[in-house]
Amino acid sequence: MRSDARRNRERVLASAVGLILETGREPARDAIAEAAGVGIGTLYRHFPDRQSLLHAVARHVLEGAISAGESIVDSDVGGEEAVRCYLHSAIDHGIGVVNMIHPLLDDPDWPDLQVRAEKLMRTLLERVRRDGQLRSDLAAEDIVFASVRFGRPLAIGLPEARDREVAHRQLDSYVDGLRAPRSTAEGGSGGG
Amino acid sequence: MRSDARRNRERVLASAVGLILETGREPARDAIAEAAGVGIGTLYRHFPDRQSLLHAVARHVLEGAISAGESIVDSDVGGEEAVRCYLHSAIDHGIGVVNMIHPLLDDPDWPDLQVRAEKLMRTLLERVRRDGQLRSDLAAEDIVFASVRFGRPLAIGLPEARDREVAHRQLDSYVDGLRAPRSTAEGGSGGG
Amino acid sequence: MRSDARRNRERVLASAVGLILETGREPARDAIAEAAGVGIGTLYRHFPDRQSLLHAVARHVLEGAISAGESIVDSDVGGEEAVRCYLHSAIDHGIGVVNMIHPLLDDPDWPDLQVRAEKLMRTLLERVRRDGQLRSDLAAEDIVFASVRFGRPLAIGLPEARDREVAHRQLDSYVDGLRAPRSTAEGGSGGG
Amino acid sequence: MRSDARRNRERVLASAVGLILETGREPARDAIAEAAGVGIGTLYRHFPDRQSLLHAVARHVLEGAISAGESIVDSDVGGEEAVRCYLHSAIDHGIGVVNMIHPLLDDPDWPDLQVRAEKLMRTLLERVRRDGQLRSDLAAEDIVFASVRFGRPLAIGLPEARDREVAHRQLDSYVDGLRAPRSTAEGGSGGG
DNA sequence: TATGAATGAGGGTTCATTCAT
DNA sequence: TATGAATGAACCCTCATTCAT
Repeated sequence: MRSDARRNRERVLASAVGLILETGREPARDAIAEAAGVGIGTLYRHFPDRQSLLHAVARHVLEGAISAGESIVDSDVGGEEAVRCYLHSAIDHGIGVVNMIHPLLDDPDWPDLQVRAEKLMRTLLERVRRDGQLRSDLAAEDIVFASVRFGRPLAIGLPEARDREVAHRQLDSYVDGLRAPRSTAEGGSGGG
Repeated sequence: MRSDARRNRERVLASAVGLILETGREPARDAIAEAAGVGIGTLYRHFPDRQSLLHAVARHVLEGAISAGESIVDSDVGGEEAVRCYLHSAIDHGIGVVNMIHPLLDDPDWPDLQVRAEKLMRTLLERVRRDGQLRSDLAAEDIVFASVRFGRPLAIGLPEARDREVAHRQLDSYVDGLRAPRSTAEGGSGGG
Repeated sequence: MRSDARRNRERVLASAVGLILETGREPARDAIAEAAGVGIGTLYRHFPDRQSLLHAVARHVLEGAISAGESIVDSDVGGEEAVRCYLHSAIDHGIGVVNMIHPLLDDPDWPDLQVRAEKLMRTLLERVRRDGQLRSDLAAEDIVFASVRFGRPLAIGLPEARDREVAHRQLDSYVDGLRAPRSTAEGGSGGG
Repeated sequence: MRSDARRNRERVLASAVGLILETGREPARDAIAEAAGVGIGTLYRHFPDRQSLLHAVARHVLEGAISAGESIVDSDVGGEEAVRCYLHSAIDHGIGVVNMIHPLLDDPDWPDLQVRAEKLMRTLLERVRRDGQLRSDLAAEDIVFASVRFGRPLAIGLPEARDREVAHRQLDSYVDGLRAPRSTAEGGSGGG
């Protein structure tokens, strides 16, 4: 029954991510279990308390996003494109859920992912500096915080597809705005 | 006793906005009442059901944001600056709360504010087109959705001041990215 | 509504004691609330968590038993009769419930009752020694542990009235056995 | 594989008795299985429903207690000593568990043990009457109910060894109290 | 046969809302 | 009108029992 258990675990995680992103809220346990097609007891066997489910959900999406990011940097695209692709990919992997999980991951306890994430960010920033397309003062948090900002549903009643479209469009403008500033002759920085 | 009632109403609204932005969630009714220093019964006297409190909260922040926007366009600044200032101002007025209110304001029922909001957006877009600094295809939703996107706390455990700082910084990049595209000689748009 | 609240509190306590003694178990919260004729929410308003209800129940019966004991010693009966009456009275006051409450009163937090209980025991033991009817080495725990031992229903299916009768009968034999030993000429084997 | 099965059955029974006496409660099935070192499925194979496990546990301790009692009467000690020894022995055999099993053994279904128990009680009472040390109106229930009363842990947080010591001490006083009453000249009022 | 995963009924607790004072 | 007690639906979680391996 190991394989069944594995499949159930996967289904619960997928359902949890889906429901969080659909509803913009942390869903009721019963709803997750029902969406996964398992009993509530099964959910609790795999994730014995609130924290462990939320941790697993967060790991799940982070792992997906980081893996995608690693592929992107492996393909040796330019700095701007790498950052842009990573962010689009991360929100498609559901990275916005980490923004909707309370209390937030107090005890992350995932040194492996942290190491991979830090390496990924370092690589992205090196690429950015090498290629000179984006601001040279770009920092890791400009990427990380953007992923959680744009990955989260607006929750103002847009249908999911529309919400996703808006997110990607806004994200593109954001990344456009990270470009190295034009010479002043070309026109003004604006600023806050 | 009318003035007492008015004050209680104001306090409840202010507490609701404050708690929503502090916690990143729709707070419990008791918590709102307690933060306002009134009894739960008083809260329900002023806002007899869920919708009416949420509506009032939304009106409260929208009114502030729109009024501020009207002042901005009155001062006849350039299109880019007007959009940028409006957005910074809107998030400071707490416009992000409309993103955290569930279910979203199904029945807006505020024709006055809609009229003012539409007029404000029209004016901003005209200004943008007149001045030519931002994309000419800029639409009202590029502004409206940005205000709710950036107005909402990230809810990843940042202290409130830090969260606000991040929001303004991200917003600036977003507005930078709304500028009219450079000539291709200067280097590509990227795209998503 | 203070008086209503008070009455509800009393009713919940009485129902809890009654159900514990009837069923020999810690009853479900709904059952207590229903027996008290209040909603489950009311029960939780008065006793916000498991401990606080159990504490209150224990206090309730201890207070009754101690008060009765104080009256008994005030009436200046002989040592043996005082001990015997106290024990019969304590089990009628439901002192057996303290034996059925888990986890037991980890944090008693009732210095007032402890002081009264200790004084009562001291008085009883002085009376016993003064009158010479019971063993001179009688200790407080011989009384205290007896009250909880005999106060608890046997839980072997006896009807409540029968159970109570058995308890009183067994208790009488126990107290008889606490008498000062007969001279060896008269017999008596002692030890187990 | 028969011997394995037998050993598992024994282990489950022993664990059940041990846990009941340690905790003063009917333990969770998983806890019994774990303490026995078997899977929950194995427990249910041997004891397919609640009743059958509880029956088996009860039989287990009753059989031990009755056998011990039979040895005691075989050794032809006096009536008082026989009763006293039987009771001490019964509580050491764990007879108190029958007091903690709910719902109590509605359908005893153990005619063999009943026959042996009745014969044992008859013999004890005959011995008592023959020797004249204990009350001549002593009844079987004075013995049976005492065994379950004193065999049960007090459950007020005493360590197990201490609890057992208290039980034996209280039992001794109880048996002392079953002695034939003194002549009135010597004192003693009896009744409560 | 032994195992442990799956199930879901039921008990525990919270909280939005109503209502008596 | 202000208050906070009362209510019960809904959510959280445990655990007795079943079932697939």
